[in-house]
Amino acid sequence: MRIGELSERTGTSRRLLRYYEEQGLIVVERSPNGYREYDERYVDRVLQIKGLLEAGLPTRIIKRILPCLDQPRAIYVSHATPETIAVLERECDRMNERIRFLVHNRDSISAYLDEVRRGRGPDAPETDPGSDTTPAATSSEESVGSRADL
Amino acid sequence: MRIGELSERTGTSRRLLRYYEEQGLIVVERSPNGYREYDERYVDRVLQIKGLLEAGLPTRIIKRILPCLDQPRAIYVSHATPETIAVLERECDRMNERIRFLVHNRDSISAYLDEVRRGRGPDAPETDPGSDTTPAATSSEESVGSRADL
DNA sequence: ATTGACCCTCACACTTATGGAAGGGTTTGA
DNA sequence: TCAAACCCTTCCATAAGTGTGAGGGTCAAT
Repeated sequence: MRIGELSERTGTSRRLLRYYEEQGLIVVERSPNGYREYDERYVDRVLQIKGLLEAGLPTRIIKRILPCLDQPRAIYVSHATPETIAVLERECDRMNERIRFLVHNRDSISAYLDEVRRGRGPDAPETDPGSDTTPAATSSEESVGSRADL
Repeated sequence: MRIGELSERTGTSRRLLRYYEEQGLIVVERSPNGYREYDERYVDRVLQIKGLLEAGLPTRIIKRILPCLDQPRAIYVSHATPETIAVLERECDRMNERIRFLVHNRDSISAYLDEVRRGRGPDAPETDPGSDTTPAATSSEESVGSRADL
């Protein structure tokens, strides 16, 4: 498939697909006319990259991590230099920290939301579990920080 | 305390402390001479901000989330507009996704590392659990991508 | 009274992940 | 054959988080 289709199937802009390639995250074949030609596997690969970026890893690290995430893994074992392994170990630690922190703060926010919902009772306006519509940002965007100070 | 001490105690550059203030994440008193004057609570607050940034949240969101993370929480309940609550709910969802993804990928990397370690046997060079020294980046920084392509 | 260690603001610069437009090919379909 | 819809590269732009330096105060100790 060409870049447009991959873009649609992964929800990633063409621009970014080219960027990922430029960063060495993916290596893409070219048709004789110079067009990029992707096969099915790139759909997953791109989604994986997107996810890792979402998770806060920089492309530089993703580039190193990706080859270790392939399915028939044992084959690649020998490709890692001790230095890459060290990088991976450090990154694993960082991910663990990240996870701990994320969980902790998610719990805090969750608890807060629970309280708000309970405090307001069932007359709360948007407490409709099951509707996940992202309400268009209203006008009062900046009027929230009434007591956001320490 | 002044900015230098807070900087040392939180491992955050002075520049960043000023930046957090500029972004409205913290509100800081000034001494008569114009110096910023922080009290103890800022240590935790700054660490929290750092953590949330680490976790990938932008300051704009952190600004909203922070007041909900205070200890005597119930007091602040009424400060949240329905719109802020919606933001929080969405952010909570995103955090959950992030966590899932992070856990999944950490497990993959973990599994990979295990395999590498087992595959290489006990003669592996740097498999010294307990030493967490970050080895100074060696020269072969870019020579890793031997087979990082799809 | 001067030095050195702080602090201040302002401002420019860099990186990363993105968006976007310019200028120019290719393919496809009417 | 002409237009629409793709594709290409190159370059410029932006936001966020940071670093760094200039130019200039404050203050404590010598």
